[in-house]
Amino acid sequence: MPARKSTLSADALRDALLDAAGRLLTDEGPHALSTRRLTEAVGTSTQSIYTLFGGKEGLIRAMYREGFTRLSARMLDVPTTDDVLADLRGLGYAYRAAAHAGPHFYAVMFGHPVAEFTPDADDRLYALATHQLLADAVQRAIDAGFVHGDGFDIGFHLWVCVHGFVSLELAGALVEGPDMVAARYDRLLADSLLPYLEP
Amino acid sequence: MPARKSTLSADALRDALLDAAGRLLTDEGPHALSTRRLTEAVGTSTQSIYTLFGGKEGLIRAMYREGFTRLSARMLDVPTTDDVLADLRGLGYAYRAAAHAGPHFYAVMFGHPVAEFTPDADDRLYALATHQLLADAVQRAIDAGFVHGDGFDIGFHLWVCVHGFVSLELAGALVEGPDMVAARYDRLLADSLLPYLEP
DNA sequence: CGACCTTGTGAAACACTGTTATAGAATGTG
DNA sequence: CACATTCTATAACAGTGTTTCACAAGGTCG
Repeated sequence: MPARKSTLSADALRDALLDAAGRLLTDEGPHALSTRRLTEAVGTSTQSIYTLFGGKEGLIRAMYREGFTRLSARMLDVPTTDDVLADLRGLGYAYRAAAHAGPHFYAVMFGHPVAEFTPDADDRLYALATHQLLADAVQRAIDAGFVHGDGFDIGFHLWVCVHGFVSLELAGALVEGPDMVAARYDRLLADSLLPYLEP
Repeated sequence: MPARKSTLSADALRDALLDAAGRLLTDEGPHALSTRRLTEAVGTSTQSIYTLFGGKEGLIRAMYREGFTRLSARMLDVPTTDDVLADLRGLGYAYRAAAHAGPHFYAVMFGHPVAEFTPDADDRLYALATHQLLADAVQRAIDAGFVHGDGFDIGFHLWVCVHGFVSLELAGALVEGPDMVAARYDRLLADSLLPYLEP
């Protein structure tokens, strides 16, 4: 129906923008995600962001979901073994690794670095699917008899611990050296499970 | 030595700017803290921010420290009693209450809502003084024989838990109702101490 | 096939942002 | 009183997100 002036199709342009946005976000952070810089990077005009994403809000929303998609992918990469407790720790390491791989994505997911975008109910639901991966792993640990309690509740507690640590780390609040910080994370993963272990 | 054109002294103008900035930050959030809005609110020009704070970075830095000052004040308000474990929980409640009272301050302290400002080493040291209040309370619990372990390590673990919870809550990641969320916080404060209680 | 009409496009303008250069005004000092 | 210092306000600059608007491209229909 409509008109296509450029050589790129609408979908291709959308993908190119998303790709460039992800790169800008990873390399330079949220402040670099300006409509002009982004559109100049792919050779179009600022208007594209409004026709394709409905504005900057929609663009950041796409980054938000991309961040959770990447986190989920890393968590799904953690193998499911017979050692259910090691599997839980593995998810913890995957979480921190994802945050380290894309701290600016993490900021979009859990911070509020771009004033234009605030997650809505749908966005939070999308994010909750990631949490479900953790809750499932906890449930497996419960079923195996190593952990007792409610799967969601315990998963929530683990999530709070893991997120608290990573969040403080990325904020620069942890002043110790990298090895010491990593050791603290090991201990956190162990200690946060202690209240729920079977005796 | 210098020249004072207005009726306000430099210190009074500085205080007025800080006061208005705190109000703008509390009421509308970091995006409302623009040089023009702020200076118009106190009836001066944008230049004042550069002569008095060295730029927007210095202004946000002042907000960062004000945030930790307020948090410290709330934690110092928690009475020290014979029930050392209740004292610890009291600090946890004070932490969450401070975040609720000024969520935008909390964002400046632990997030990165204003691109111009990133805490430097001095700022983090300033923030660490607040953490010391928690470490001290943990040490009292250890001395009283209710908790075993290193005061700093345990205080760190508690801080991670408390911050993780409040951070997720303010980000809107906790979808349950207020009462349920409050109950979860109660349980978090109890569970996060369990690994360190004397048998 | 040609006319139309819907729709994405790009340039320019608008209102805002932080910052800086400049000229002037006010006050402490010689 | 004259000078020199220092803050102040105005205006301009470069950047931001967004909106307006004329235009071009292609599908649809007479």
